[in-house]
Amino acid sequence: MAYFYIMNLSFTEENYLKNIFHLNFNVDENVSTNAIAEVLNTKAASVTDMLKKLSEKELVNYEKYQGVTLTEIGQQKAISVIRKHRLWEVFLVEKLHFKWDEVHEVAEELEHINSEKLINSLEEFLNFPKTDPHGDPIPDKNGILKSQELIPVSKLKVGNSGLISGVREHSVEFLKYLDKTGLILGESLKIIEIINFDGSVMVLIKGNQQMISREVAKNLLIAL
Amino acid sequence: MAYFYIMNLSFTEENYLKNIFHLNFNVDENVSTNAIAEVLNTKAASVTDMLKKLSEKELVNYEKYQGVTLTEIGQQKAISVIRKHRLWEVFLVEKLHFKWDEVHEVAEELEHINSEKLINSLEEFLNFPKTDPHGDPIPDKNGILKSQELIPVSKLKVGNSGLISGVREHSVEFLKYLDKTGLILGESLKIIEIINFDGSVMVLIKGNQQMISREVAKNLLIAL
DNA sequence: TTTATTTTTTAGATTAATCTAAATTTTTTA
DNA sequence: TAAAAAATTTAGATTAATCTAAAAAATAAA
Repeated sequence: MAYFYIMNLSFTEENYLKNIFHLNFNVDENVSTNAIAEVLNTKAASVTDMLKKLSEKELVNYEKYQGVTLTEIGQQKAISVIRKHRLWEVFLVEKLHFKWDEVHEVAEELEHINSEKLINSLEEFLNFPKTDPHGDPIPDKNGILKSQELIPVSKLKVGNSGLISGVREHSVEFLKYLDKTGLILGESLKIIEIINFDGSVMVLIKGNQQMISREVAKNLLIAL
Repeated sequence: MAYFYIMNLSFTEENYLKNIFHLNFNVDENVSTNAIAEVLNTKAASVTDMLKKLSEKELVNYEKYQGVTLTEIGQQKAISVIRKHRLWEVFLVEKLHFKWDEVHEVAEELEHINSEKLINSLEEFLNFPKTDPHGDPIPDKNGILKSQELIPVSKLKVGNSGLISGVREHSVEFLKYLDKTGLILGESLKIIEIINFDGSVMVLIKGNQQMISREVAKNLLIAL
């Protein structure tokens, strides 16, 4: 295996790499077979088969029963898929007026279209966006992913304020809830009060006070 | 098989349908196994297998040794793929500044992304274009493909004139040649002289006279 | 530190799409 | 219209991705 960079991966292989990347993000444990099976909605036995194959291609470091990590090349491939996913999301929202909770599925397909020229032109067309519609950073052409430090509302103190800049949870329900209650990316938010009893938080948004649950507070990210 | 419209087709199945449609266009013969094998760059045996499968799904009318035609539903599916292909080509040329000879490959991938909302929004974003960058008509949301009558230069008489509106041959070489010699979609063209010896044609474009071979004349389409 | 539980892997099948080689049918041509 | 040529189909394999059920290893609990 010496033809790393030319190597074209299947849709499925790309999905494995991308999900291993996400599962490994900010965690230094190996990613387990079961964890992968769960996010990919498949069976552990299938995952084992694929891990062997990816290992054969030197895209993951795999040892029986020990889970995996991505190799340098595996990581590059994963980041390239994420770059495409996030750029397409920006396109869908900004140009085609999708809502931020509607983009994921389609972007899951678009992220596997392979054309350097396409993705670089798209990036230019979109004016080199730094983040996708959920506030997640877009890796650049060279695979460099610079993420701003974001803090969940649940870790802030009374009086802190900042801009709503991302989410930790990407489910449609959560995004719709945020939309409905005006907790929109880019808005500024201030902590008014923290209720000890259940950890819910009173915040100030656009001049209105609003209560959010601890669960929401944990999943809403702020740039100070 | 009663769940026609919901039925999701594989990438491969869609490609078969699309190519059968093209092979059958303006021809009333059944499409032969070999013809399909040739355009799809595969073997006749593989085509036979797939035709059986498509026939099973009632997407083609197939009888052993007699070739195929598309059923109503098969045709709808094919047209939907063509619609997507052509809309993406417009996007690539108009928004991402691809040249008309660079779009085909990428559009071959994009055409299989399945989302009604995506394609209809794209169409609106592009302002409901009538044709793709090669002058081929774009089917509407309901699969209606209204094609203007286009005539190859080789069928015109001296003195006729019209607008360059399409091509019969889509190869990169041919498109590059047209580009280089100024035979661009939308330009008006007039027949000055037809050389009996080899069928080449002297045409007037943008005030300049230019000679084109019979081969080129056969593949360049004019709207009168 | 055994035993029980959970996780992971192996073994053996299945499905979609493909292939080669051989057999069959159709078409052409002499 | 019979023989030759071309086109098409069948038979039997292969590859990628998946699955179930059983076996093996790792981890947790008694």
